[in-house]
Amino acid sequence: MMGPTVSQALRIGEVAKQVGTTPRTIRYYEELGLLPPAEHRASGQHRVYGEDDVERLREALQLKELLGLSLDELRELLEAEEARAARREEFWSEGVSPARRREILVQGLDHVDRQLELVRRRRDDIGALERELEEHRARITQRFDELT
Amino acid sequence: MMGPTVSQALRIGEVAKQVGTTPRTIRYYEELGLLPPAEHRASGQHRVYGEDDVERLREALQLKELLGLSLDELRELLEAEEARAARREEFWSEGVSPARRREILVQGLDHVDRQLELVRRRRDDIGALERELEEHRARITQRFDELT
DNA sequence: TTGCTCCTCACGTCACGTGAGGTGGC
DNA sequence: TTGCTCCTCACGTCACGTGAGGTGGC
Repeated sequence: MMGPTVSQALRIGEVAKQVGTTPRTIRYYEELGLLPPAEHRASGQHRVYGEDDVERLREALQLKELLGLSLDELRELLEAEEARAARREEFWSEGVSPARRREILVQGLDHVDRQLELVRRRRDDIGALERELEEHRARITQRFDELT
Repeated sequence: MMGPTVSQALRIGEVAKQVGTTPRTIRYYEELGLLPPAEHRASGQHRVYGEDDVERLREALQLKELLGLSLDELRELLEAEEARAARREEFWSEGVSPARRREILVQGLDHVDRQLELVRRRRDDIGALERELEEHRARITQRFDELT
């Protein structure tokens, strides 16, 4: 008998493959306190993860990769994500005043806006580089036409 | 008396500041053979650079930063740049047949197209991340409206 | 002459990679 | 039982950072 679809139990190698990294990196992040230690586990036992862990790790690694963050910067970002998760939970729990709900949403907006600013700055830098290369390409094709 | 504006002589600290890095990094790249050793210099003497060195280094560091290249990958890219510079020189020298000129241009196109592909892949990755964040933002503002 | 930047070792650090030797679950 | 992946040290590596002690040019 299977219960309702519960978060699939995954081992570290499978998690690493799914998010595009190595077991060593995941253990290292846990050691630094970047990731919560995989629960229910005595030393020497296998680490067990769920689909939600995979999603969180995937997002974190993508931000690190694309924004070129250090692990210290990544830590800040992950802590902000933690706070966000806590706010989400409070938002959906019962007996929360509309005023508090609004406050939570505003904080969520602040958070996503900060991330958007970082991402857009990168996008602009990449865009500038792309335009440079395109101009360079245009000069070459123009010279080609002049030659004909 | 000053001659015609000749490439300004710069020391390593000034170069580092202009390209946004440190003297240590420049020395390290030279040690690895990534950069040609600053010329006319006995051991213990100050390194001297020109504006063209600054430009080449700036481009290289930008590519490394924005594409997340390792120094080995950066080396390949710099070698391709070297080859490009050699082709440019041949292109503009006298007594080169139009057929050879065409060939040179085609190789230049290949080179810039390869770089463009790398840059566009990054741009797409960043773009996907940006859209994700924008959708997230939209969900928050929508919830805000529902609350009112 | 006094600062300032430069020089060359050389050890430290960050973010993992890579075995070495051993244990655990389909 | 046999593979496979997992575990924990622990040393290695890549890309520099950071003094230590000394020399060189406005």
